Amino acid sequence: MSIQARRERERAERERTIIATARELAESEGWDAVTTRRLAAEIEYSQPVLYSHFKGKDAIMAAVAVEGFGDLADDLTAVRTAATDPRRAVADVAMAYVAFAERRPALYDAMFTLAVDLPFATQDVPVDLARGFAQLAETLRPFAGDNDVGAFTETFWSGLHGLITLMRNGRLRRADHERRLALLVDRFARLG
Amino acid sequence: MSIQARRERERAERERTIIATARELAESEGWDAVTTRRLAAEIEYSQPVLYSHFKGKDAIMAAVAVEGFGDLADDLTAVRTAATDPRRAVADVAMAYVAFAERRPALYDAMFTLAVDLPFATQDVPVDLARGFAQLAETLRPFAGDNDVGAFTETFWSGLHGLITLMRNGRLRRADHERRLALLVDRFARLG
DNA sequence: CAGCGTGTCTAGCAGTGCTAGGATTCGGGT
DNA sequence: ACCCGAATCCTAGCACTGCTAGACACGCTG
Repeated sequence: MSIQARRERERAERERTIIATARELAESEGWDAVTTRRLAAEIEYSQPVLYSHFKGKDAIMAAVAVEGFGDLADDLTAVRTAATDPRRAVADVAMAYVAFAERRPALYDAMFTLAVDLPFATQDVPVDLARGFAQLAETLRPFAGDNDVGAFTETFWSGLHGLITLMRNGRLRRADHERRLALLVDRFARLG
Repeated sequence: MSIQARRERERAERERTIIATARELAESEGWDAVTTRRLAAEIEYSQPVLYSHFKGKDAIMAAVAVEGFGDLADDLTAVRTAATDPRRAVADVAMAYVAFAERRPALYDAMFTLAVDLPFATQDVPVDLARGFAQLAETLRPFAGDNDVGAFTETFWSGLHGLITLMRNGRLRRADHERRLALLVDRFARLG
């Protein structure tokens, strides 16, 4: 029994290594650099080993995205609980969200623009995502008014996501970034 | 002289064929189906011909995106000039924008999520893009208040773009789409 | 100690974007 | 009318991608 347990333990550790290596590679050189050959060489195994852990490259990216959901939720939680004034909380959470996306562009892409299918089909993935979303929702709740808190939060979230993606692709001038962010916060963090 | 003119004319026509074919292929089967081999077969030429017209596949996608900018600007112009009430104009323009993105997902992707570098480096491309943006800006101007109209418009635009991309990738439930859209319009199309 | 499974690697497939080089066709000068 | 030069186009191939079949070797079980 214990020998099989050791094997499963080693296997689980290797899986974590794969995810961590893929993430580091993506964050330092972009997702284009994360090829199955490169990743296999980095973990010092052959390519087919990757496929014994994951269904394919998309599944690896999805696993990395899951890690990202956890990190983002942690960031938002820390910022929200530190803020006192409700309006200031919205601004701080928005800044933290944007900062996360700018600090880890590749990770953010895996979470929200790439890897469409996998992370949302399973059950345990939305857990960390929901945790992050809940932080946003709690921050915005005081300002939702008659609106459904979920829809209100989703709309605000879309604004953040749009600002980030359009700016990253050069569709928005980087100069006015803070002004736009403040403007978005002002539109949602008000009463009535 | 006239013989050379004919050649240039034929060459220009072939270039338009390439762009049109790439667009049709992308809209009907997605950008993954638009390979250089497939595209070359479709226009009944060999692959290298494509590279005598465009620097690479990205340049072809950029050319398709340029067409899209024109179409989108036309749509927005038509809707805006038809509306009378300013607030209703914002709602109509927002709906037209979202409808465009939903009707031509591949085209919208080429315009705003893929093909990063090329379309914004040149000079003539932002013309059609600016035309569409100007329609948005004029629609929102009555509600900008003290804010810079450009930044105000960009922020609203980001909201639309975020709603579209997050929903397309399954991050937002499709059910609440109209509610979120109305909520976004309500946040921006108000005085004070 | 023999034999069976499990796990891993080598080698290869089909496909991608892109390009070098040769063949073919066509226009212009004598 | 001829032939040469040049422009145009295609065949063939490179380096790379994600992914997989089959051979190989190791280690546990009887």
